[in-house]
Amino acid sequence: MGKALPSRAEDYSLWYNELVRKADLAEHSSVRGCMVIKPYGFSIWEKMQAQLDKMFKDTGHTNAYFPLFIPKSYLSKEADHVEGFAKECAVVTHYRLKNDPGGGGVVVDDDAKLEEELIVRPTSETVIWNSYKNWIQSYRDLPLLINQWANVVRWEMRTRLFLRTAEFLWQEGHTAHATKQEAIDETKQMLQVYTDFVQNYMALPVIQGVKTESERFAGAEDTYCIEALMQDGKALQAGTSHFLGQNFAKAFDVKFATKEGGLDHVWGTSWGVSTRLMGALIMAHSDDDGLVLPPFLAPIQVVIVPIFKNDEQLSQIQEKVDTIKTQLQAQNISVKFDHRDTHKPGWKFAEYELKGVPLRIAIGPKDLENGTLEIARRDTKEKKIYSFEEAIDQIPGLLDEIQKNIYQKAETFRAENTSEVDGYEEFKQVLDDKGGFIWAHWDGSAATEEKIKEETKATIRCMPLEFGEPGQCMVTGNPSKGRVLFAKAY
RNA sequence: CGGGGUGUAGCGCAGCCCGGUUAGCGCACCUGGUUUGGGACCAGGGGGUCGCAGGUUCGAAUCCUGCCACCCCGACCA
Repeated sequence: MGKALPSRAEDYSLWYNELVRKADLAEHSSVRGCMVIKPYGFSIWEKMQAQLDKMFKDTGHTNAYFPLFIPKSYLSKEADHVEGFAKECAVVTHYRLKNDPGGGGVVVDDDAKLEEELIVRPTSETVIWNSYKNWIQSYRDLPLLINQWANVVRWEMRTRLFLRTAEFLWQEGHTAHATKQEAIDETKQMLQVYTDFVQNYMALPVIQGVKTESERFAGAEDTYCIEALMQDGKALQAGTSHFLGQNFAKAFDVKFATKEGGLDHVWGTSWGVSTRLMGALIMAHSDDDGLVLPPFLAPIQVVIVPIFKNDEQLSQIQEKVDTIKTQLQAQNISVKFDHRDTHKPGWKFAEYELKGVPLRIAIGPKDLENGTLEIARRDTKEKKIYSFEEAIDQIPGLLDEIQKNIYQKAETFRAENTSEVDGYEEFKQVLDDKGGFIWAHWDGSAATEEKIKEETKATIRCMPLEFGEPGQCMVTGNPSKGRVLFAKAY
């Protein structure tokens, strides 16, 4: 039982950390705040990447790559942008090391000081807009629809595997448009792409909305987001899409000749999701036995565990498994046959549950006699006996069902943990008792938002894209345009 | 950067208060055998600068001083 997890109820964050480590997703590196993404974890990320990349391309975007280093001066061109990121930037000051004359190994060569320091990108708006200046002359060059897959560095004070690391992997889309409306449409389109991805592939329901001014991306006019609810009742921002207005175009002097013969600044957007989605995936579905992966993103969708006493039995099983495997693979299902004799079946059962494999087939001598096999579902833990033919037939449907079921489960959980409150005392009460999402009225002022945050630790996760009924702020009693979404957040 | 805590085998820990031969336990690892339908068992084995530096002492994982690293709680954040 060396691998048993702590339970979620006992200690949620210990459960999360142990799960990440024991399921072989990632581990801490020797550099503070940075993680090593292990092969199993990375293969899940690769599946997410592949799907997102396809969706970006289907909506007309192309990939490019911009440098890791940003000249310090670039960062100061957009005032809000510096303000937002300055406190968490890694800075390169030298370009050479030398042997320590005192014998202490290698030291920084003071003679190799850079004229202008380089910032390790915390996000790439500035380098990218600096290029866009040269790429855009006319309305004929627009829209410019570019995405990049990259790593970025934000020197966070406190980190957690996947949820907040000093270095993380992400994609960042950066687009330029001739009109304001087109840029807004793009911003919303990408929000919808993220929503579709998270809901349909990650099996995680989200709420779409707009950030308040205080939560807005540094340099944006509007920040759209999707918010998901985790099993401990805390919210996680799963993706953001920013309408940048003409802020970066003005900062980097990106103008274009309009159709009408004028000269205007372009309108911009940027949007991103990161390896943080891995954290969301893990926290949203997993249980005390380990990961539960949606079939669409599981590196192994079906694992076959043979039960055998000797080589002869194994080779008989092997023969049967080969045909099953071929037939499943023909339907684009990823199958692993774990015939290692170094681990017992029970050990393997537990191991693949820990790793979240959606379906497990067990097949032994009894089955060969009867022409059957056993299929166990990871999401419900149900086990059922099927004939070989039935099994081949049913497995695609079962995978489908699991995908739907875990979405359904997450949605039910969210429904049970979403409240609507009117009074501030009630608000505090609900927050303490059960947490989760809370819809409440707010007067729209930063001061009230700040007061609520200070007193309760809850923040406005987002304002809905379309407000419901107007009302009165739960704190000040002043008029409210409609309920906004509160929660404690990661 | 403020408050608290921890550094002992790959991982998790005991030993420290009250100094005493060879630093111990569980998991993992290696070898052999028996096992194999829900995390097997027996026997044997390998692996340690006790975070670093200095000090006290006949003797330091243990006491003292300094330093370093990491974790938790705050402030900050995708």
